[in-house]
Amino acid sequence: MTTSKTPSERRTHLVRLAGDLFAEQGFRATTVRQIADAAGILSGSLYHHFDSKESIGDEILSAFLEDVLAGYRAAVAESDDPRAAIERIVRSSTATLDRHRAALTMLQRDWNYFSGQPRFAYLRTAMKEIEQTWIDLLERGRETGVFRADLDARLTYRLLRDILWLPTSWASSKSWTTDQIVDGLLRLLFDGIKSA
Amino acid sequence: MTTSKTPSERRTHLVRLAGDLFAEQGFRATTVRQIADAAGILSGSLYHHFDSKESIGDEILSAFLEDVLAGYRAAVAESDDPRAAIERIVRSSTATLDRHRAALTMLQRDWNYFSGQPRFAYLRTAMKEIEQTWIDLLERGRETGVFRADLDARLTYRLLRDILWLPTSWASSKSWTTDQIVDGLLRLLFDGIKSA
DNA sequence: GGGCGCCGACCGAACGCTTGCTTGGTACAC
DNA sequence: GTGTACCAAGCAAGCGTTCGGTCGGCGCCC
Repeated sequence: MTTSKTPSERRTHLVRLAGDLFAEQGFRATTVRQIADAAGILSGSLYHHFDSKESIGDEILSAFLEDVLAGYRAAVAESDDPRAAIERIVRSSTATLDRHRAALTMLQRDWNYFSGQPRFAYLRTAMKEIEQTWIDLLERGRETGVFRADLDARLTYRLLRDILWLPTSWASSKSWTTDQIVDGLLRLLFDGIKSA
Repeated sequence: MTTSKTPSERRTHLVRLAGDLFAEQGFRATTVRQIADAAGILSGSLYHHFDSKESIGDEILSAFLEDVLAGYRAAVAESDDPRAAIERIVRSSTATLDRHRAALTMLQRDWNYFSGQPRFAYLRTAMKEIEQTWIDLLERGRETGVFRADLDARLTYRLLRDILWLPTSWASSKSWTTDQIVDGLLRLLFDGIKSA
């Protein structure tokens, strides 16, 4: 019953509590007092562990992007053809997004807020790498005849990336398992993309 | 150069100015002072035209939902088969969403805020009608063999509705015309849905 | 092994600022 | 001289953040 009393692991616990709130309400819509309430302390006491609310967001966002970029790089490196790479990306992304629900909600709802600040410049950098990966794969697949010749890589990328990020925000609605969603997604995806 | 001085049409102008800001930033993230600045007046003067910030949001949201529901009803009533109805819905929706960018951003970013208030109960009602329309069409299409037999109507609806609402939030990025987007969308859609 | 000093974790109370909204007044129109 | 459209000023509430102080527990010294 007694909770762990690890020294600076309590900080991690606070980040997770904050993340739960961010995932439900977004970053700006969540107040430090709500976070403190969830932890059972006063809002001012949060600043013993973090120097600002933004630092909490920073920790969540950067961890997420490292994770997702690692997945993308592995998918590209360890796949032979574009179609296999895309399937790998979709499957790894779905798992990653599930572990970082808070980060995704923050990117969707508070992108304007974060992307403007120099501190979060790495957001734009990471998004550019993601975009470039998709476009490379789609164009490579088009050139080798795996995908339709009239495919607009940039338009398709925007659709796919956002589509991939949609189901995560459906909360834990329990209606479908992650596997169900990703299978339905892949089905909707490839049967519309491949040439034959 | 002199602007129109119509009596209570100035109110409509204010709603549009507010809508532009809501479309960019969302409802909660937009302040009444920003709206007033855009109109060239002081924030307090807004309350000569509206009794609250929420009233402005109400006007925008209810107008949008009336418009979109009318489109759905017409599409269903004037189409013979489910596939034609869906195509009509997609095309009419795209046009409607383009006219109501602000409402869509508000629903996406501030859904939690609005859906909790009794005043905006009509939001849930309208969403339910939209959902039922989609599910009826998808299941009817599945029964008549137009769509795959293993189609999960509810899951497909959630995907499609959100996908349909995505491109509107891509701001006026000018990269693609509305027609380009809707064609790409329909292509991605039917080639993944139809049985053959 | 009993007292000492320190330190992390937290409280209580406030700070400065922004939020949506109110109030009292004024200038101009018809 | 009544009404519309606005200004100037300000309110209470809420925001993120700061700061002095408290308290229990650990190491250390004699």
